[in-house]
Amino acid sequence: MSFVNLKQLAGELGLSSSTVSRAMRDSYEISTATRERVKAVAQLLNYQPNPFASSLRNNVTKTIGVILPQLDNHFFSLAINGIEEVAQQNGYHVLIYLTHDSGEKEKAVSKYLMSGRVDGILLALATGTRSVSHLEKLKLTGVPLVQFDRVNKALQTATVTTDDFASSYQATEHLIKAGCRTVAHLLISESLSIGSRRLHGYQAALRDHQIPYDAGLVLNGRGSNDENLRLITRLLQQRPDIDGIFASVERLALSSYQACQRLGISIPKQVKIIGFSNMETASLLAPSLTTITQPAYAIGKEAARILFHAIIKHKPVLPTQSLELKSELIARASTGSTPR
Amino acid sequence: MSFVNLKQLAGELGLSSSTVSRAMRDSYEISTATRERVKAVAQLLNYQPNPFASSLRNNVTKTIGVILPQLDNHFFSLAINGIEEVAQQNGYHVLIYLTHDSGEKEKAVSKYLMSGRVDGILLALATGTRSVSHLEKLKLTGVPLVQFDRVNKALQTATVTTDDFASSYQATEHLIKAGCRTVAHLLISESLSIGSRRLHGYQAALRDHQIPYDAGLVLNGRGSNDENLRLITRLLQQRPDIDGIFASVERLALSSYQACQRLGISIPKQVKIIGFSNMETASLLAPSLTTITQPAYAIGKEAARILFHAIIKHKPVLPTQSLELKSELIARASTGSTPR
DNA sequence: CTGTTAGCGCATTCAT
DNA sequence: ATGAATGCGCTAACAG
Repeated sequence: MSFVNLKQLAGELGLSSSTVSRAMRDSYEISTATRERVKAVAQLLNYQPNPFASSLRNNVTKTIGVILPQLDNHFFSLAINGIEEVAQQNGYHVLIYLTHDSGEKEKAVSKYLMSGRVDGILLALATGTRSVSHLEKLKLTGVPLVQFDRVNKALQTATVTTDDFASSYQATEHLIKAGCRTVAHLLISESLSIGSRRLHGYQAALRDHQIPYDAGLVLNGRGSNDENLRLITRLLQQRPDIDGIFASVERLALSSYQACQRLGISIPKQVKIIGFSNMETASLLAPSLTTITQPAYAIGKEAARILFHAIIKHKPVLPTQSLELKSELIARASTGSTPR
Repeated sequence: MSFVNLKQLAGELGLSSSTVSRAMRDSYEISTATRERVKAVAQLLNYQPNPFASSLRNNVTKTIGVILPQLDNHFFSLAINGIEEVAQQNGYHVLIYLTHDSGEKEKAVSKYLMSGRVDGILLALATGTRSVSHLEKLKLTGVPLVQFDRVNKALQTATVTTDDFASSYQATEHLIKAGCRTVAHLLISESLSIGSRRLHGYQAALRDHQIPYDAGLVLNGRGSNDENLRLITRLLQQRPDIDGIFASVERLALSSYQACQRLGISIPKQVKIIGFSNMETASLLAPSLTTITQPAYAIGKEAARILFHAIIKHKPVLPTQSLELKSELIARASTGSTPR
């Protein structure tokens, strides 16, 4: 792995390592002549400063950590795209950690990051997280922390989320205005911010349209895909009066689409489906499936921006910096992408 | 950011830092009593060794780098899932870099990684990459490098790919056996390994079935989605004899699906479409769209495994370790995923 | 403008 | 079984 180091480079140049170091960092106290000579030879020898030595010395890592539940989900993929872009603009590196929605893994990861490995952290909470004490601890170390999408307000950090309540209200209203009277809601874990906020939007829309809330129409889809599919199928069989479904997440929207197909229920004639989704394909399924597309890319970007602001200005991340971005009703491609 | 360091911990314990260091690393020359005492207090004070100091000292980073074109694509998201899992199993951290298919970005990234920042690299080539000299240089530094999916054989590293030729042959044959006589091929950049191999599979199937190859049926879809859609639409208008489409990538399959819908062409009655895709949704579009699903998750895992083997055993990565995994015809969910 | 020196935190000699 | 001393590669304080 023989890399050229500062000392060797200095030897080659007949200069001291400090001079070379300064020249490489464009210090004002180095003559233009030497600076250029140094840079030329550095280029030649392919000198790259050892990042760990710099980090150790400067207490700056030029790295951020991103903790997410998964990536096999279009929302988070797009968010990472945004995050990585902003990071690259700022000359930062991105460490990625997947929790697979396990609270335990999240705990383990926060421990890794308590070692000063990163200058800041972006976090989307795992579904399995009960207590946030590990994150409180992490915050105490002073590392700037920004939550996005799946957040916990108790943590007192900046958060970047979508307008869950408003868009859920809008989605439910959309179904009601389309003539639905019995709208089921496919809920994801209620302890998750997006879960409860979307449920509330649904409930509010019903109330405002004088439709009584029926808890029997709310299904908790926290299981596996197969399990969810079974539950939805059963619900549709037990309640043939259901004429609309509002799914709080992409997977549940697709599962309900599948359930209807299997039961021979015609979409959107007999049952109308609307759900959150961030796939480009979703538009292909329209009008069978109406979607609410979240600005995933923008969420990633904004979260990263808030984080870098804090890192660079050495200021804490305040809850008041939180942002709520608008989602878009009716399927539409989220961001330009090229084929694979 | 005050973290507890070794010295402070040692002070607290009334021991020297070397003893504490040894105790933390389970050295045999430390009494069980002290070791346990040290670990207890370390836990209490939440001591985490500074990773940069260790890296500097040991010349080991416990970090790998992953370079990919994009993430807004289901294939790479799933691959990362596999990579991250294997990395976590090995106690490694994962740095992620997106090239957005730009050769320039790829070059810049390989420069970052020439500083010894990582112990190994996983790479899927950017479409825009012409020369691979920057990667040759990278290899010369001695960092183990494994290519996956989009590879360049000239680089002489291990590669992990799918059976592009075989599955393309199979896909084309599938259409022919279904009665198609005029099969169009939507090609992605021919300079990409996956591009040329898939084209060859298509050509071979035609030849074996005595169907003359018609270059006018091959469309190069390297542009934006909108551009591709326009090109495909035009092709379908100019060649009403087309009764089958084989798309080499997901985006092109979807675009052709859209094009047919717009032109009022019935799928699969008038035109049958088959394409590579790694989305779970793809199954929803069946039977209109038949898909070839790549084992994305497995590819990520295997590539990571080969890399870690090299890292841990301090052995070079050899081209002979290359793997070719099988894809699956007809849509099927790729891996279990939970709702967002 | 350039060189000398010291120290970031850790792990490893080499002593005892 | 434990401690003292050294150096990984870099930068910044302090000379000159």
